[in-house]
Amino acid sequence: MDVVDERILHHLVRNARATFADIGAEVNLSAPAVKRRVDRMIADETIAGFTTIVDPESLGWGTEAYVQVYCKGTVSPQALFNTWESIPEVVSASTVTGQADAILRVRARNVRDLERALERIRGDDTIDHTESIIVLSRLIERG
Amino acid sequence: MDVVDERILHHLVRNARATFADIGAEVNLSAPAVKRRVDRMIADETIAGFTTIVDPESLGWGTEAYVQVYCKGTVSPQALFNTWESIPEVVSASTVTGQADAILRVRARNVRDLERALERIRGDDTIDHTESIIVLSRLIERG
DNA sequence: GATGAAATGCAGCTGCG
DNA sequence: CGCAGCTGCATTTCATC
Repeated sequence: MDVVDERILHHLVRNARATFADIGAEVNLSAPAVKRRVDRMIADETIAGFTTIVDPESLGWGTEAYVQVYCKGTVSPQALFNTWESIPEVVSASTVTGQADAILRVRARNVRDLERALERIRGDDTIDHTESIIVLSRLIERG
Repeated sequence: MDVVDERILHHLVRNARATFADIGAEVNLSAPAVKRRVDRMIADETIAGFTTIVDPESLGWGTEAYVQVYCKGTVSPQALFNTWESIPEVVSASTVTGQADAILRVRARNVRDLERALERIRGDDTIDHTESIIVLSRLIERG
């Protein structure tokens, strides 16, 4: 990982379908050299993958919320993971400091769908209660 | 937007660098047909772009936090956007329902860096105070 | 309107220096 | 790492349904 790798990453983050030749032109390297560095970063798991940014509204997923989860007694992160990984509406989940034990980001088609997802999120009986914060408008969205 | 477009999107989300021929093989379409549909979805802004998933740890960005922002009186989302868009640590920002006015997701190199970012986030004088929730471990992270 | 087939140009990939 | 060559994809054009 040097400064050239970082510049290559920067270009790939802006456009994952950029050609190695184009990236090479911007970092003063040949296409094969860029490919070898990218391959190494994939092997390193510095690059976790290439994905497409889809507008959720266009697919009818217009409702988003942050859900703070409060548990009873001791919490096993693994148990929480097992409960939530199968719920497609759960976009991200993290254990956190503070009063809550975890924060989830949830994306649903509508408020009804969100409600159903919340019921599944509360499925584990170690969960005491949840607190939902619905997103009104996205101001910034990066990476 | 039909079911074929959705299947193409699904493959592009899994791998943004997949070839049109490969995608076509999975949805029973020729490479040009896939390309035309993808081009249309880009024009539609259904596809907002292609990006690379980088492991933040590998680049030394190991600290993450959710920041709830509480404002004084009336809030202008545009003013908040103007204040935060230039802060690279701010990964996402949304106005929300509930007691707080906005929630930000912040990624920093370390706790010192996070503190500096928080000072900049509180830069707008319409902001009353902030409440930070530091992420302990990421359990789930999807698209 | 959408598609598939063919042709061209360009990108990816590998071996060698 | 760059260069050269071969393979294979992207892209355009054209004809068809």
